Amino acid sequence: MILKGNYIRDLLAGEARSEVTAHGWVKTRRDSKEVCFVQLNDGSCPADLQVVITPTLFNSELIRKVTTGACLRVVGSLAPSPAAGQSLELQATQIVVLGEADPATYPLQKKGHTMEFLRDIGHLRTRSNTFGSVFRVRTSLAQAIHRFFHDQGFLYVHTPIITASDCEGAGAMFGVSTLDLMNVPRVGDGDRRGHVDYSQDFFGKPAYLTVSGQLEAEIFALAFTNVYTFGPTFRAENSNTPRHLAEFWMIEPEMAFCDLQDDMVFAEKFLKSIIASVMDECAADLEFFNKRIDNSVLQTLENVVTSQFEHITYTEAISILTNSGSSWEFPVQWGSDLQSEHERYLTEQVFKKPVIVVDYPREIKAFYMRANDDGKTVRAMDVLAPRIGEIIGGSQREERHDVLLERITAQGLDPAAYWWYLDLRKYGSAPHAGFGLGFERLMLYLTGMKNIRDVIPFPRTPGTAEF
RNA sequence: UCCCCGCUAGCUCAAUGGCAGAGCGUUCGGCUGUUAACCGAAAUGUUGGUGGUUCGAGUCCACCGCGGGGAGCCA
Repeated sequence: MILKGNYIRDLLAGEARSEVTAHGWVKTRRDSKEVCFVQLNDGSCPADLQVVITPTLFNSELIRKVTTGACLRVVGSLAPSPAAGQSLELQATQIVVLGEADPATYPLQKKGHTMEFLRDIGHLRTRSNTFGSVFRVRTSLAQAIHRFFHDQGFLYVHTPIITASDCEGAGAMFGVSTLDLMNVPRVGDGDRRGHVDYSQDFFGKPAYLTVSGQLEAEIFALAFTNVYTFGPTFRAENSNTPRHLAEFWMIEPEMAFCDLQDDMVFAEKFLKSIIASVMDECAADLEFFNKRIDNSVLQTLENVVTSQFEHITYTEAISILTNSGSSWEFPVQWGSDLQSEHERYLTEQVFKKPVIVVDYPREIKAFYMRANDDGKTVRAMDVLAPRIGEIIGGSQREERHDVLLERITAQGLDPAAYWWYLDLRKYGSAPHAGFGLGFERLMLYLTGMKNIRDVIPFPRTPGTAEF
């Protein structure tokens, strides 16, 4: 196997020396009269290792098999390269073709492909430059997130993926069942045959894939003070947009002794820290995105790290939009949620940086958000980013038992279903707050990629679960 | 789910209702320490599917499928 020190990344960063071994897949090959040049990539960095082969030193049948897409092991000496483009190159003395790739049918060519085509070959797109960079950034970002929370003393809580509480209220859920779909047991029989008899199902009641770990994270926050979850979440919405997935990863910190102000400040600090971390660790990959995908990415990230996020209240946002002189497809009025066009106007036209909007009308937000004293708004905040819209949604949670109970009832929900959530307010309640961050949305922001299906290894969307 | 656009060679795209085309890739040849190399030649098609209109359909119509953009739902 390859260990640290032997990746192509390490070879290229090191010194010239004899007897090195490199493994990887052939990106391209250029033939010259006396030598042929092979670009070898092992996924460790955007750069390829240039392998120089003198064909006369090798069996011609072997050389014929060194084609785009083939997998090689090459032994040789790592030497200064006489030509521009790379400082070191591998002069091959030994070549093993570990896996051939028939060039007549291998779908990846040197020149660019569309993201749509690459998505159709999800098992091979990982070998393209773009997806190499995407997934290196993804792992770096995930690590930066864990590191940030760990450094802040947060407990990493693994909230359940299967949940039997359908009270999360964040959208349509995927059912989880072991019942025979061809012969579903029902309550009663004959003419009285009623609803599905879930008492016979695996968990003895309806179960679902989670849409959020927040409520469970609150349990932990009210014992460990600061906690976070980072895991897959699921939405069975029929959403067909470049910003939605049926399976996506979400980061949800939950902090006790924290109000909305603390929550906002922390969210901003968090975003800046992890972005700076990726900029440091994946500089070459971000250069690639800036050059090939979106030439404003580096500028935007620099801007986010160094600027202060704008803070406005929902009421102020409405006022800005009303007085903008723009005509809106969706009318702007106090009490309606901000539409995509409104969010984009605020982030892209007015402030040209991330904007945090707070104190939304109670009616358009979830029951668990803490009521403000004005009786009209709740302590909610959304972090809006240019180009991709809402990237973080958070709030201070309602910690007062009587107020929460009233809100649950007012929204037509069954308090019995929330018994343990209410219990947390009954025994040692504490002010607390948190937020949710869509991991793939953040990936879009960092990479400049346009479609969320291209920043997750294996996208799940309505009608599609190949690979 | 709604609105709009698209589907032609492996890929990206041309083709007035009238002979199916180009570039890239591939193969072959040439040139060259090359850098998403260069020059020449060749091969490559059930025009997404099913119907329909027409003397004639890649082109027009209907339905279906898939993809893209926008919207809604949201992260």
